[in-house]
Amino acid sequence: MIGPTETASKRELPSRYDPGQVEAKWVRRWVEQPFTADASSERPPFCIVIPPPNVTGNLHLGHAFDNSIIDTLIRFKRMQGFEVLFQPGTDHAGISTQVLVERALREEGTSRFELGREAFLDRVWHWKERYGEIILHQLQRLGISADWTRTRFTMDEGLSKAVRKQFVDLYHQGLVYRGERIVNWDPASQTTLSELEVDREDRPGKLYTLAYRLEGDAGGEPAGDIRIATVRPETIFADQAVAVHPEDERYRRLIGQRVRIPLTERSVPVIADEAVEREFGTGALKITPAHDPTDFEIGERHGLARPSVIGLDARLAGDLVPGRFRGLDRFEARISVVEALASEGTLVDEQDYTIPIGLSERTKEPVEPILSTQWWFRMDAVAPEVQAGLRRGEMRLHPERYEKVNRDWLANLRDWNISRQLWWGHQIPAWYDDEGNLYVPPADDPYTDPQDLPENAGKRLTQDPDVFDTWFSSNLWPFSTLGWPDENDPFFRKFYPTSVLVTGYDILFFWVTKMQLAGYHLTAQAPFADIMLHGLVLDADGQKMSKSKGNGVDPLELIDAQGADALRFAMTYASTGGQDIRWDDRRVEMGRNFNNKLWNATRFALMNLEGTHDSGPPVNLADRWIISRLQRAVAEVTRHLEAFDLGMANRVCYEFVWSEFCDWYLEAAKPALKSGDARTRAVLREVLEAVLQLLHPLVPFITSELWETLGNEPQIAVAAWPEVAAERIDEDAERDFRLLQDAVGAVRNLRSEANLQPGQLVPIHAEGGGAKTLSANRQVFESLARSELRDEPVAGSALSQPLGGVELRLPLVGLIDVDEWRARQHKRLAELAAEVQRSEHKLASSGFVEKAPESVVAEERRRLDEARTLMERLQTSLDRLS
RNA sequence: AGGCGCGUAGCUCAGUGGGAGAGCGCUACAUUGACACUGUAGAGGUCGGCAGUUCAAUCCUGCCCGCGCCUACCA
Repeated sequence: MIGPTETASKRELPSRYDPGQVEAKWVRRWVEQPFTADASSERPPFCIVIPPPNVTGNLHLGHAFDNSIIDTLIRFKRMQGFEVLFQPGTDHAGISTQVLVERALREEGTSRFELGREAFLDRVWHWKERYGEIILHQLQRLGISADWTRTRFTMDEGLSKAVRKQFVDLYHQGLVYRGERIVNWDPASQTTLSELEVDREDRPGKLYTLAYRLEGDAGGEPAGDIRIATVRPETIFADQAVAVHPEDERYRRLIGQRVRIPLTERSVPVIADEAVEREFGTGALKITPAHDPTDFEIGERHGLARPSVIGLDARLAGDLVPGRFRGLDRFEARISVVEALASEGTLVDEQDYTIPIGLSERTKEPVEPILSTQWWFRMDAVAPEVQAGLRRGEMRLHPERYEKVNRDWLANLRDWNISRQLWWGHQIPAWYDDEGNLYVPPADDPYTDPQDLPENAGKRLTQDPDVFDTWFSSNLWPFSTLGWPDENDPFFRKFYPTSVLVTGYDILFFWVTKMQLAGYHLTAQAPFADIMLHGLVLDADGQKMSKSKGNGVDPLELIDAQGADALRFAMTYASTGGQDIRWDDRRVEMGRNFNNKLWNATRFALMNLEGTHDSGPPVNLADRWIISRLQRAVAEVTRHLEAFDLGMANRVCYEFVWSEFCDWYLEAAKPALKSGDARTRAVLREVLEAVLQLLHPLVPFITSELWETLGNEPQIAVAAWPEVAAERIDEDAERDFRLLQDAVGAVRNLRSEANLQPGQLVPIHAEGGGAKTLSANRQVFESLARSELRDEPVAGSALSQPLGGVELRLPLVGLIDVDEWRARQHKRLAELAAEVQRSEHKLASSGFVEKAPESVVAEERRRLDEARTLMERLQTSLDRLS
């Protein structure tokens, strides 16, 4: 596609990098010819599965963060020669998606119930097709090099089989079961929620003290009352007991007696249970097993009945509720009941109190604890496998501190409610006959419906209408996407266990741990070797970004304005130690400016790469220096990427490209390039190409474009990662170039102080050991310092500026404000004097000399020496002037 | 209530047991044959506070102060 003539025309680059067209071109190419993984390859595998975005919506900065990091690692490993699979896909996101589609239906004036299950699911599938496409397209604009031919969705046929296999296996192992428990009920979406889907929030409320009258002896004398504290007086109708602590002297004599529930004729026993906190409230607790998890447990211990008085619609219901309250919403009921208690005289106290309340993560509706029969996953039985794996070091967390969080969570597992009263999701493969008997497919034939088994012929079975919690399918993602349960799938064999999992620390519990449990239990392996947890993207005020707050930044707007590379650069720059990112546009600008710098450096190089390229060994100082510095940069960037420290890799690249390559090397190479030095051209090309390679994982678009513009094929994404050649590290060149930099810096400094015109040349004579280095690189020095290097001392009274390895003499008297210069030298003298004093003091203390490492002591001596010498020379130079 | 993280230049943040760094902003100068999304020179910090360990602490330990997050069945 790129012929010689076209290449030539491409060399007319505009002076400002415009990412728009360039990125569009490469997005298209990478979608049309994706980076496909080859399961039969001999190369070592490297695989990362995408944290599947929900099909509910748009790319947000969290996705951009995730995917920038993942794709950087992926591209790095691909260049290193691994067989790489970046596995893409999306998540059906059960409740989130259903809530959105239901909202759309409501706006149309209809509902899922009017549509019916089948038509509703049709609607959701359409939604999925549409938004799933959108989010994939948005990810493509980020430039991620996923294998789009393998895109998966959690409700694909294969992945659904995996879910079914999981359920059937766990069922027959006794690890999933049906049971009646207190669950978190979301009255708005009419489904249960797991603990993790409930947000805790403090709301102002009241703590009421109620008097429960003791029933007298048969004799009939009123026997007083017992006072209980509650925030939910509307639930008293479901009370089954009053509990006190067994050692609470105040109540000990009451244990076993009965008390009457206010507003009713019912009486319940006073029981003793250690779960009661003596210090809280009155120390006596009403027990409502059907409406509170703690009460449920206490009720279980004491064999209490557990009637409900709140229905699925969150209204009071049931025979136990006095008629006048029946049908009231739970919050209205609270008001009415309190009024009634007050007029009855059993409300004895009422205090302001902050109530911790549970809100549905999705609908923001207060969750109602209700008693319900649900499917449960006994994770505690599986957790030890994961814990053992962690102990054996089979999964390493980055940052390490999360390992403890991971372990602690595994040690305190409660059974996971995996059934949801939704329609969108994997319908639970369990059936019931008319008597309510349960049918689950057999372990050796999980995919056949029980109805189709000969032994069930003639029975009428109906499938459980509920679906699984979304996380009961995404927990299989690292292997269900690779073909599991078919363990002979070539991709499963080649790429499982996956290499790294990259995700935000906020879903460690939601997702990462669930994958660990499923991975160890179902595949007997860790699903990934490294777990990289990154921080959250916060807004400029440090608040978490969220749709409801409207404080989100749209990544696509940033990409349109500054380019995906600029955004990716900002993301990897901010990827340090799992810290949160407070959003700051300046980071994207930094990336944009950097890309422009790279663009222009290449533009400059293109002007100098005509003709032949002699690849003999570099001879001039700048060439040797940049080659040497390149080796160090490559080594460091490689090391940081391998340690998942993208922030450091980014900084090393930035520093090398901008400060060393552009600011010093390109400037220093100009004289040689001007004179047509073929070897310098070769070095320029070599270093530039290595720079593009180093940068490619960070900024894939611009590096792909420039690589091609330089006439290279195939694309840089499949080029080899640069190698470090230790023999090309040139200490001499680094030392000499350092001296040259110092000398240039000193001259520039003086020029600036003297307010010289930029074009004005300054005659300079150099003395001391470093003088040879300067004269050997006369052209470079003169061009960088805008000066003329004289072999003989400059005439007249000259300023003398001593440096570390060289002393510069220049006739600036008359041009410079000598007093100011002198003042500056005095300031410098003072600093040096302080340094000398510090060093002397240090070296005089016996502890330091004896205990500090030899190298540190030697370095201190060298410093002292240097400072003293410089002081002397400065003094001489000052004396000479006066 | 426990656990974790953070506190470094005006702002946003890196970083390290052995004389503190970046980007932006600021000051001055500059359009010398890549780049004003630029270049050159510069100003700017008792590294939250107090103690301790150490020859040496911004870094390790303890306490304290501020901010944030995560866990927890005190009704």
